[in-house]
Amino acid sequence: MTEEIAKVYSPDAIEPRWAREWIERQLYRPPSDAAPERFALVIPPPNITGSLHMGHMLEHTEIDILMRWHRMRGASVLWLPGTDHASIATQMIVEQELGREALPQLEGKPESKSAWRREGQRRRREMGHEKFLERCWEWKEQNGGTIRRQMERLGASVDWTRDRFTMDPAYSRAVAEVFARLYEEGLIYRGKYIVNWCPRCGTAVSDLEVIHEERPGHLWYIRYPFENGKGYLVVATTRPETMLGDTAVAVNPSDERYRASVGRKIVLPLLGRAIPVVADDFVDPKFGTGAVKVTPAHDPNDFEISERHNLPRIEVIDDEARMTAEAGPYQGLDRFEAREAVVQDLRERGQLEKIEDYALSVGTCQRCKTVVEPRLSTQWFMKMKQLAAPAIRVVEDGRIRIVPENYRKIYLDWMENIHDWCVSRQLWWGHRIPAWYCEACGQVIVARETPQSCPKCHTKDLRPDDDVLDTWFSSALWPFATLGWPEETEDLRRYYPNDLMIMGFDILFFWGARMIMMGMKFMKDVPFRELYIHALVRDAERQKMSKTKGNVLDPLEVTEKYGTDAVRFALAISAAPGTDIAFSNDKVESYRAFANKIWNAARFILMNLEKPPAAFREQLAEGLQPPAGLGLGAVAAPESLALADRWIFSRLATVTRELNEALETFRFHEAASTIYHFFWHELCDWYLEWLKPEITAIHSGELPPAARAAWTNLMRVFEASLHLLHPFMPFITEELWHRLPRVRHETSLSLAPFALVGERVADPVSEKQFQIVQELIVLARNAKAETGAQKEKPSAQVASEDLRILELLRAHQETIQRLAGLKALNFTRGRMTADPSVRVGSGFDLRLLHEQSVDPAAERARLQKEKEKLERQLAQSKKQLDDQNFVSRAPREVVRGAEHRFEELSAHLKKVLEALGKMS
RNA sequence: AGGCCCGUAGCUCAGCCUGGUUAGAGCGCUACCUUGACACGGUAGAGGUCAACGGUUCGAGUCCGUUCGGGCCUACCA
Repeated sequence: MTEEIAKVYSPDAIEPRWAREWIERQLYRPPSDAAPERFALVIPPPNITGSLHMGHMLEHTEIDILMRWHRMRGASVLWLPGTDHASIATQMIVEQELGREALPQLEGKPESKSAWRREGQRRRREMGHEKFLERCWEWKEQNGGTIRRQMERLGASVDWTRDRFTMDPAYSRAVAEVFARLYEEGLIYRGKYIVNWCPRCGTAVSDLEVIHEERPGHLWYIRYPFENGKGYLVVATTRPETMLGDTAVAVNPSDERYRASVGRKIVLPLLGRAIPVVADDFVDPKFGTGAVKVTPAHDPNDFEISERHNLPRIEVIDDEARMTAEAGPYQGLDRFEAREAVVQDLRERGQLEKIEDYALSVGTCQRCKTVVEPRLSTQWFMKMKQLAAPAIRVVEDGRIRIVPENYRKIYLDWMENIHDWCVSRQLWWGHRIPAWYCEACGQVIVARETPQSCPKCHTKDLRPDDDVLDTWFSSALWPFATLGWPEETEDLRRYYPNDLMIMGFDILFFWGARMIMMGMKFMKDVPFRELYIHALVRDAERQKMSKTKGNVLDPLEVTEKYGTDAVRFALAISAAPGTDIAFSNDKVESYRAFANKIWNAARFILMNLEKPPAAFREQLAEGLQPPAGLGLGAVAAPESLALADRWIFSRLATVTRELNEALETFRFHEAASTIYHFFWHELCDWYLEWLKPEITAIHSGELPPAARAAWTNLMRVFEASLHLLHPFMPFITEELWHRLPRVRHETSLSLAPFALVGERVADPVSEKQFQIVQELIVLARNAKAETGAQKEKPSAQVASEDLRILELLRAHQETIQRLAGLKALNFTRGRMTADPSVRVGSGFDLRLLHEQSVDPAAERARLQKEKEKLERQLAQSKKQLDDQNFVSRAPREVVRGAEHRFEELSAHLKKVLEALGKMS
């Protein structure tokens, strides 16, 4: 059996097996019998076009830790998985595929992608809605499962029986229902307004999908001559090509310089159109010349001016960003070519006054980086102010807690300044807008099911709306639509509101905010009680990971290399709320070492467990089952072992409490470092070492009581540790847990209780005592190392005035000798006479009796250094105690602590000085 | 134009909310150790004017203000 346990942990040998088993057994389907508590969370649905990146990995790690933790604490846990149809991303991929099929000869050419896209768009229109959507579904079936397979491999404890997709038939019905209700209430309207138009994607996009970036540009100052009489106005513009669509020039009504011009007519350069000068408060007299050209069809502000002054709207740029017939001689030019041409022509005609450098904020399409064109277009909009009000209220009054808290302000600020949302997209893949137009009478019909005839004129000639909804429209319904809404299902009753939502900051507005609005609107309740915003995973140099930079780490690759548990742990221990994570393979490597450490601790235990008689192992298995409702404690052992037992159980109790507290507040890094430190530097470094003789000894016949106690307590501590580690490292802990001796064969550690050790075993006195023993051991090792005697096994003397300390140390003499590497140890009551080799501990002195002579120069240097340090500390301490203000005003225990410290430092320094004195 | 975050050991970060022993961790570094769990290991160690200045306080890495440096977000000024 011992041969079965490999010397080095190899995750690839066990992870896929457990991942499969967890799914096959449907372990993470919440039990239908009502547990006293439930904990529900829906996944932020990844795109079907995507594959897992480090951000998902972090998100899923954090969620999975919490889900496993809640589950082990007895809650009925639902983590509902699913994917998002990603309207624009999917359509672009499928179009590109179509183009590639049509033009295979472009393979490898630099311009192939955009050529394929254009060809793909053409072929889409050619094949029509039905055929194209078939292709999309086909693509989804073939490629949309990537994320699911990855999540399965990584062991996410989701309920796959409830897997959802935003275009499931039931889900789509919910989308239509929401659209119809909002339309009926007047919260959705259709109209011709300025929208953000991406000429490359060929669709409108929402404000959030426009990325603003500062770019160097120019301000062109153009002379606009008056129609009658001499003179001209000078207007400044960053986009000269739009002047072709100007229908006015605006000035501020209070601007003295232009008062006489208001109401006059101006001749638009190049085109010769006569346009008025209007007065409008929007104009800032201090900017540029104080006179603004007004292009209502291509600028949102100008559009509003045109509304106030009833100005015509002339479209000069089309949906592919080419100049229209309205642009006269510039027709057919691309907008940027037109800019060159217009500037050139103005210059030639002497109508260009000057050009200034000017940094301007350019809006680009989030998806394709093309400069977005503000364009007049008929679209569907959602009125947001009214919907936002309750969503603001629930965050203000704490019904939804946003963590970390600074995101609360960001959320509220955005919500309070919200604009109407353009929800229609000129795309085909997605939820078709449930609207029809009567060809006979022009009636607009919004309906949940396809209408048969026009309700107004009863003709049957109805044309469906061509467009689909913004993907985020459907995502906003995710917390309730996934649970069956609008049907009043059992799931909906049981799991709405969700308890928690975890997402990245990048989708707080896109998704978080909208979920809250829709939840309040349609469920009359919050979608979740807490919203935790996780960090961004950056590369080792703190750069954002991006495909173009080529610094993207594939979580699956990293996982294959180091194991899922190591990657999870590396992420968790780095995940301090509000701080981005600098991720590197080095980091993962060090937590692979941790996994290996766990593995080898188990290996040591299990190998040695072969030594006691089989009957004892069976007894041990019984002891591993904690009595229901009771926390485990230590069984009685001889005094030489009992201190370590009391100490480790006490630590275990503390660690359990700290873990719970940390996870309650999303402090993953604290939780992870707590358990890391406990397992490695307390359990392995001290407890296991302490027990080693009992564990490794071979006994003939009946096991002596000391060994029985040692084994029992060790197994309890080790098992309890596996429980605590499980949410962070599910695979290795599951594997090892199953290898423990046990009488019952339970399904999975993930369904076992989290905390086996109760608060009751906390024992501060034992912890303090253990620390004294530890201190002696460390001091002795230190003394050996500093005198170059690591290889020796010297004898040592310990002296203390405190009889209890002496007794304590004497009781653990053998262990101390073994762990410190000492040949013998003798004890003296009282103080040790000053001597260069005396070391001072808290409450005791230690001297090594070296076999070989020690270099006096090195000793003196060491003492000198110690002296300086002590003097420094003492001076500081004295200064504090001399301060009457401190002594009279600080709390008594603080003053007492300071006094105690002063005494210790003084005593220590005295000894060092004496020792130095003896040397000279 | 507003707003947010960060600046602590060579590197990556905790600690700051709730002020009080000697400011912690991981990686890296140095010395020693292949000891029958583990070299993905063990033992010991070096390394910090907590960005700067000022304030509050008996006491500031921690609270407040200012400055400098870095990052990010929101916004309809041509």
